Amino acid sequence: MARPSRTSQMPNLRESIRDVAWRQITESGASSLSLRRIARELGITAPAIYNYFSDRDALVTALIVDAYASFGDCQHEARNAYPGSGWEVDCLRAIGIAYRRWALDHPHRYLLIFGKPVPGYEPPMQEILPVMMRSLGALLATIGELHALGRLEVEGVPLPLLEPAHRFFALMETADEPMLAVYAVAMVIWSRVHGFVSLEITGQLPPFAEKGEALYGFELDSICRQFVRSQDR
Amino acid sequence: MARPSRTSQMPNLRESIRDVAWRQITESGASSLSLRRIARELGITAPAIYNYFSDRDALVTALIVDAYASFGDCQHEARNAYPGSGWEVDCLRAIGIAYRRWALDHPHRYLLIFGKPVPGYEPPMQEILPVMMRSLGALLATIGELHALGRLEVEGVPLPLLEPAHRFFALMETADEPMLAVYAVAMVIWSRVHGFVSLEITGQLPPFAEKGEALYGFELDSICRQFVRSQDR
DNA sequence: TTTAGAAATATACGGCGTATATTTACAATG
DNA sequence: CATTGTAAATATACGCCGTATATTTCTAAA
Repeated sequence: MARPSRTSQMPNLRESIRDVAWRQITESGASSLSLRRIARELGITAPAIYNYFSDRDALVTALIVDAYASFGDCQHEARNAYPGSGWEVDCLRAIGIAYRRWALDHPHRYLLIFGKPVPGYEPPMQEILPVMMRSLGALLATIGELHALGRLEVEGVPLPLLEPAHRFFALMETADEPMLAVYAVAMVIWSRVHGFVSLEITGQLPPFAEKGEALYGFELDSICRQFVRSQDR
Repeated sequence: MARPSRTSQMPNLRESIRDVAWRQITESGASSLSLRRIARELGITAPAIYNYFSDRDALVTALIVDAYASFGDCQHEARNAYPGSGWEVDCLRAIGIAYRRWALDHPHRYLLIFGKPVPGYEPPMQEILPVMMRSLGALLATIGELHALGRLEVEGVPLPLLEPAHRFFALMETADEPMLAVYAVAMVIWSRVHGFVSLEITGQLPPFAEKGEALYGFELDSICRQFVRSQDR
């Protein structure tokens, strides 16, 4: 009992809105996203968008989920390039390199995910957590394998708290202590990688312009040296 | 009616505008800054602000300079607490701890400086570079001292490019190679510290809520172990 | 053929930054 | 003291924005 009215002229308006939004974001940044501009470009009126997204924040959330999906794909592709055992360190490096590559290729998407996206917007965690955890999954799995092989150096790494009140509790309540150590190491690695990449794509690492890759490689080496024990122990 | 004798009621309107802007930022975030809200709170009309700031971006720039000044003070205070020689490692740690403390105490200022401040705003580098370099100065000086003492481990650290076309060239053209190594190590340390702190203040390190300090301490230890040679070599 | 309801429009409100023209208060000058 | 130039405020207006409300248009099901 509905009306696919525009179906003839504009089949998937919801997807068209998302597409145009992405184009505007990649052209002029996430903060300049405007429902009216999207509508203008699609030849419709602004309130029409409210038939597909309850408000601007809902659209932003959908875009963030998209971005996480693309980012997660890139992470898991890197991981899947090193199947089997014995290549965990190479896999770790590949994930790190893919992380930076994706960020450099999609700086606006990266900032949309990890920065302060749009003025008044606060991301709804229960919608974003799944895609967020999926994209962390590649890193977690690889570190987990290293741990299972006894090659993960975890001495001195503080473990996270697990209180029932915590948002992440549901995800982690079945985790044993080794899993917590894996998680902690992942967080440290993530924070290092994120620090470098976010400075680089916001242009705050200027003297290293063309040498960013070398300095990033140095950081990946540092990570491997610190957290991975050599194969022949 | 036009100009009531405001000079009597409100002597330093320019400073009052900045104060109110800071209050609004610390209360509701940098992105919700609004000239009209500021004017309303001061009992003046919005265009009156244009007598003191040429446009909204000029106000934001002034706020960023303020924030850098406060941040730089915090960094140099930490450094000055360890005068003389022999305490360089403690000094390095103190600077790192002060960095996180300041960010946690002033998250909005931190994001104003290092994040994507306001929608369409692009910071004018020639205004910001001085205060930015000053706040990096504490870290640079301490690492420089370690280097002068032969205690800085720089093996494998890639050096930055120094091309005349570069914005930073004027600052660095007198630098010799050791100075470049010092600069490179400072960038690595900065990116690690920034990565952790920015994730923490944007709430993306959830399971470590109360354990953030411990994990951060672990990172500072990692930095010292990697880049500082023990005193008795 | 009728009709319920989805999807679009028209219109409007209050917010924003800011450009323009106008008015006022004050200080320096004659 | 009177005049006047100017800086600082106001009034007004324009074009953006997100979005709420009411209304129209179309179509699929009854």
